[in-house]
Amino acid sequence: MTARRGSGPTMHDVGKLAQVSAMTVSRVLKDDPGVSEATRERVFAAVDRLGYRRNQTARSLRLGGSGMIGLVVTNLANPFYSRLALGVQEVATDYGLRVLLGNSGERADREPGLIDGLVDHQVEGLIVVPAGSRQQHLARAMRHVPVVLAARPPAGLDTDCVLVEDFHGAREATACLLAEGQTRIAFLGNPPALYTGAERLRGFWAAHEEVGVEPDNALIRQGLVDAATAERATFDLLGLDEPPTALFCTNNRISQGAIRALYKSGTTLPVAGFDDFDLSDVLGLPLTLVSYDADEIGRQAARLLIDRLEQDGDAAPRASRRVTVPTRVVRHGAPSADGPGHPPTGA
Amino acid sequence: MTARRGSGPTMHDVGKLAQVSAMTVSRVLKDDPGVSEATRERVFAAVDRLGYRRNQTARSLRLGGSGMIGLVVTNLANPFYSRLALGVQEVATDYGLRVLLGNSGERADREPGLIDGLVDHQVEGLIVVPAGSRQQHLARAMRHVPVVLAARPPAGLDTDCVLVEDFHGAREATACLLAEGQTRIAFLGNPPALYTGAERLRGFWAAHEEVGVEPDNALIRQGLVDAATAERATFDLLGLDEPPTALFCTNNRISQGAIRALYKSGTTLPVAGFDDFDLSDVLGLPLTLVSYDADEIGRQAARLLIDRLEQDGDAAPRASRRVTVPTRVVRHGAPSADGPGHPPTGA
DNA sequence: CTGTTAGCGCTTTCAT
DNA sequence: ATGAAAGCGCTAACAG
Repeated sequence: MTARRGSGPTMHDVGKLAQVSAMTVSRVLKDDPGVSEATRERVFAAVDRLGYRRNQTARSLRLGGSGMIGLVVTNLANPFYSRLALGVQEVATDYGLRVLLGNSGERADREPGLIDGLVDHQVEGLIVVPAGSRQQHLARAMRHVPVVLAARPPAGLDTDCVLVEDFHGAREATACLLAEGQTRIAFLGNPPALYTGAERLRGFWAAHEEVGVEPDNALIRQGLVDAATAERATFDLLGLDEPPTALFCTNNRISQGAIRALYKSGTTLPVAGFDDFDLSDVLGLPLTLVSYDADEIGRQAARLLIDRLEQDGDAAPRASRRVTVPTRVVRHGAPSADGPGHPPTGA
Repeated sequence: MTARRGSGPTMHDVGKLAQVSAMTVSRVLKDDPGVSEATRERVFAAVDRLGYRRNQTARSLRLGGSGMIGLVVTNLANPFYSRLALGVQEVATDYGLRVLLGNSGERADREPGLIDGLVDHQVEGLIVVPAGSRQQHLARAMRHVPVVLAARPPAGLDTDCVLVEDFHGAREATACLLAEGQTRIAFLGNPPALYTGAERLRGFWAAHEEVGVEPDNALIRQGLVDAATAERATFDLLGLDEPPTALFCTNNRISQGAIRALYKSGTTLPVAGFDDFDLSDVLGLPLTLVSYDADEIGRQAARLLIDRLEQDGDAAPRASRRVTVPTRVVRHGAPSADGPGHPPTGA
């Protein structure tokens, strides 16, 4: 609630200048065929002279659609979510929709207020990366507009969502380490209450079971929330009597913390992790990363949402859909292995 | 323009259920003191039962303020701009304003349409990272709402802006290299048409002049647009008969491309550059980075804008202001120099 | 304490 | 080819 502007010229003003009614101005601006050429020109001239712009708020009220969708992410500072936002933006733009942005800052308690606010602003739909496990407020929002979840699944809600192959990706990356003969792999994970944390641990575990290796519980650290906590946990692991011989990290920030710890302690260990990141290829570290297209999550989410908007009136509401974005394992070697070579050879 | 919803219950509906007029509902929702407790309760009950939410579009029309500001960045995929967006978001939220997001994708030709669209949506103000040097459309937008520029200055426009110390930062980082005795420093720059490109080159040059070293024009490469072009330019420089002995890069993506080229060619060279980035401290490269708080640019821009909104009605429009966000040089050594040591010692 | 009237800027419908 | 009236959902201003 801030200041208000004098708002500027209205259709009426334009009409007065062009010596027609507001209605005719409306017709001209809508490209209605039934307007004489002379009138058109006068109207356009007046529009130009006044710098007139159609008031979308008034149109929304009259037409019943705001032309906006809401996007709520947990942390715009994480490249993962800003890419996701970019993907949403891209598809939304293609459909003439604007994006009203919300950032929960991983604070689940702020999410309901944010979402209610977006609903109040008449967004036609919502794309949400839910910050917590309580999703009651999402059910509330769904009474008003379609909601699509991104990166994390619905909990007790029947709605569309877009996920990455958390389980599969974690299993595959872990399997790579195991295939190299690693048997003491530490697990550095985000809070298991988060779906991604749980799934990725499951994948880590499954890979072990498949080759008959028992994960050592002493090497499993969960609840890491950022690079700093991951760095400390890594130092802790390195100090054990029986330290790990490799690391698995469940997201980009954790990988970065672990890598920093290794660097500072002058240790080199194979590291596997979820999420690729800038310069992962030039660290000179044996790195196995689960990579995927974060933009694509946003694009798919936007498509699901727009699908819902377009089938809006239908009597039979379509069943909710779950789309999965594929992951792929990317490997970077230590410099000795496949390191610096000829320029054009680079991956 | 997509589907429209049936919109849901109105104040009238709520009133009917609570057996009062819409006006009374409005009063209750506004916390107007003059309403009996009994009525309040009935209204709240009805609101709850219907899942009623106040239609902000209608309010905006009536009250004359949309409660939204527009933000247009050039590339949300660049952490720099997503942090900027985060800063804007933060301050906007504090003032009860929502952020309507636009991404020009560095395509200057898309910017006018984006901005007109935001103006149509009745944003109360705009924060723009201008993509090109033509800013006519910004002047147009300024007829409707206050505009604050971020990261790049106005060109022939009288408006507030927030900049980083481009010149100063570049000069200081370059001076660091020169102080180490480097005399053949290559310059890897973005297009000089961009303000930041020009300013940073100016700083680079000034630092040379100050110590009486003549920059070698053969080592100056401009017009680099991403990591890939920077990588190629770096290979090119390394292949010269008289190659550079150090590199200066004008932004994060260029630094990354240069670093990739060095890595692939197995060369180690001191690198200086604008913008800090993740893991810059663990590359084991002598790195001199101009670091600054990208969030702060967004926050300051939002504050300038909100200031304008609040002094809105004033007869005497305040003079336009230019805020500068400070930079600071961060240095990382090669591992041999100050590298891996004890954990708690890390910067 | 509560209701009625009017109108924010626009567009749909019906006249002319 | 153009205009007048009505109303989208809400609230300020005025009754009562």
